Amino acid sequence: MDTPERKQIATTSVSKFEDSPVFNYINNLSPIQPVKSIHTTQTFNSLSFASLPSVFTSPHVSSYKESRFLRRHSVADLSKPDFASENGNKVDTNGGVTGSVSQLQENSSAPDGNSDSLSNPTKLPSVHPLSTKEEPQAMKSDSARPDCDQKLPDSVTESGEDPALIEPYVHNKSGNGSAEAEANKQVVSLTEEREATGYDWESLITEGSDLLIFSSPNGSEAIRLVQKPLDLVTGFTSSTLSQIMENDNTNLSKMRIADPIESSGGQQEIEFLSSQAGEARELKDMDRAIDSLSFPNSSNSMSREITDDEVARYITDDCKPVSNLYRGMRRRCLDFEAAVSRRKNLEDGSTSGSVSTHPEEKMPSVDKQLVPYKTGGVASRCILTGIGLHLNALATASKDAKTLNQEKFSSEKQLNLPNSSASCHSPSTGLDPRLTSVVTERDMDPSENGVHNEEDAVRASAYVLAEDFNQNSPKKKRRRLEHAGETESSCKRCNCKKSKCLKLYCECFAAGVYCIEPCSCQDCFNKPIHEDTVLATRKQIESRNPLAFAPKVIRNSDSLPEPGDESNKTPASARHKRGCNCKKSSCLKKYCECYQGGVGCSISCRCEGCKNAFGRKDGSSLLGLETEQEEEEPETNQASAMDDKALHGPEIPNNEEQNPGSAIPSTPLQHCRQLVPLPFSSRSKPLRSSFLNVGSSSGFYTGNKLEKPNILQSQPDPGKNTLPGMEDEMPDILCGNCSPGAGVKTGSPNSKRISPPQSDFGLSPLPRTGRKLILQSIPSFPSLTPQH
DNA sequence: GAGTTTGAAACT
DNA sequence: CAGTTTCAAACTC
Repeated sequence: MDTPERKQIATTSVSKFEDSPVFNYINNLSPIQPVKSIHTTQTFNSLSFASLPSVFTSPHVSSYKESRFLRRHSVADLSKPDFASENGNKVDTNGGVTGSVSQLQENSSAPDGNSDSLSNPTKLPSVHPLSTKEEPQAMKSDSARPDCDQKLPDSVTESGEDPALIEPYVHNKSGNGSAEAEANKQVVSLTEEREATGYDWESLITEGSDLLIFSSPNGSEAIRLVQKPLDLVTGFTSSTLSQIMENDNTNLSKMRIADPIESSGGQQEIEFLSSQAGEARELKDMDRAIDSLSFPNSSNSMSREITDDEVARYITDDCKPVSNLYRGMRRRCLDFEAAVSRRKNLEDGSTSGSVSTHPEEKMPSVDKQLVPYKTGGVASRCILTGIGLHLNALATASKDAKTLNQEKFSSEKQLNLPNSSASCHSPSTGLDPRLTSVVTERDMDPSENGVHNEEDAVRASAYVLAEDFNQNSPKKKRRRLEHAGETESSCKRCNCKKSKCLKLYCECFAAGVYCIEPCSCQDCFNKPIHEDTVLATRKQIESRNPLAFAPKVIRNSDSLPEPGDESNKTPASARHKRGCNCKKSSCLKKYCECYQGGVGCSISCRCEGCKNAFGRKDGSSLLGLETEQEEEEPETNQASAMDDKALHGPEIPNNEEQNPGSAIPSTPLQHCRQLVPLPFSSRSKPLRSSFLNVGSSSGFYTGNKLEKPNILQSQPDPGKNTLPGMEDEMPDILCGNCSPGAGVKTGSPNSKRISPPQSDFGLSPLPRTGRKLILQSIPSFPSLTPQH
């Protein structure tokens, strides 16, 4: 019935919800709608405001503003009544879903073949007592999710891991494989165009918001929202956020999807969307998982107004299996950051008297400087915090539409598959939304004192969950990581045996992330459970070497020229922070950190017989300004003897440049690094808050200053010196935003040179900003791109 | 998968 | 600061 109309509407008025078509659409949906639209709008506003107070009460507010999606989204919502109606609908659905949480859990437990996931959770308790204690149920729910995803045919799930496989699968799946494939292509092209054009997130968001309206199938549900408590509001935001994110990624897809749910082809379309919005979905899932963990009971409060159909819809839309690995990665990264930031705050106590008691309160300061990881809830954390490389990757994603798209596709495809299959039946998905909302509130509301503990618990649980998910198929995970080498977030896995993962020997630790299941480490202390130990050790190491956790490779992204920026003067260069000391590898193997990081050797390097394909320390580095040139013929300029090597070099570098992440075949780190673009403009100001947030991921590292004169001579200690307080509290993070950039910028790049250019261009060109220095996190993990 | 090589990190 | 040892990744077989 509605389908045809809906479609028309969607297609015609996709861009603007304000258009009458939207209203028509709503009206079509349900007779109640007219009332709804009104109510909803108002309600929404009222609700939003109501919720806001809590949020804003805390200093977080600022952070929120900075925060990306959520904040913006919320704003958009407020401004747009139609939007609200839809949101309301979603919220309701969420609530309905939550209502059926128990069922979902059971379903999840169902043996669709994910018995492993279930078993893992059980295992977790022993491993992570905290998480288990706090919210065993929640964990179950989380675990259930994966199951839900897994419900899809085994082949599908597996394919999900491998993007390449996934795509085909998706196509096959959809009745109109070719049609969808085309649609995907279009979407991709669009996204790329956007990035190329310098699409702003905001614009994307707005578009997304528009789309959102269409996407929501049931206008009737909106009314329910009004009735629902404030909690829902928060949920709404989260849900909306997720939607927005999705929308951003897939405007076109949404157009199609607009009606999909009920239309016969709805599922296929849905899948398509999900694939595109994979990233957003993952975030959502994370949030949900967290919510479920932290507030399993919250669902009870929800009134079950949503019908089964609604739930089913919700599931189809939202329940997108996220690659477990991906999830885990983010979480661990985020968690780690959060912990660090938290810890720093506590330690620094000076900022706020009772840090430990009210961690969140302190957060604001941190958030402001860093990224508001907490503000946005888990999902937001992931993105904003960006702490880990992974996060950076996300940020990068925004910048690099291509990478993002790829990641999204891969990730989403995985997710979608499950959904597409009837498997989504499991209500488990339903739970998430609401939970998410709850979480959001929690995060948003700083007033809550107990938050810290809860957060910790959540973190632990999340960590556990991530591990659990990962455990499902370690092999698969590895595969993903490998394949995905692209996804930086894919985080690293270590194999430490004696360091307990508390030394820089440990890649995970060095990267600022907790070890996760895929790690083969022994006696590992780099886990949320041992947060204190980790932080203490970290601090100790930092005291020894402030730059210890700073990105080893510092990049200056040429790709984005800022008008008027000094960047023009400064050569784009990326180089290893400390330089390498290779003697036998000729800087042609991954033993060489410079090579591993995809950067050329610089003056700071003490290597012997340098043949670094990315740039030799001899002279190639000088060429650095023009990375491209160097890349093309780094060695040509230099000694002829090197030519042979150079030949090899060029090839590699080129690859990297083109696909930074891929450039270095085996190392995922590059991806991460690439992804990690920090927003430091020459002036050290982040182009956009969003970027900053993202950049924060590197935050850990970013905080550090560039020691090496070669690269950044400029300003010695910009970060720490300038902002001691900041440093203390959030040296890493803060520095990330401020110091690094400043340092880099300030440091007259010109003065020092940098060697070879890196492939940064291709890697992460920030669309808008001119040149940006990007700190590459060492970690090779796959990042956003993901990969997974 | 086991063993070797390598160079960073840690230690003295 | 230099030299040595330890460590884990990278690499090879």
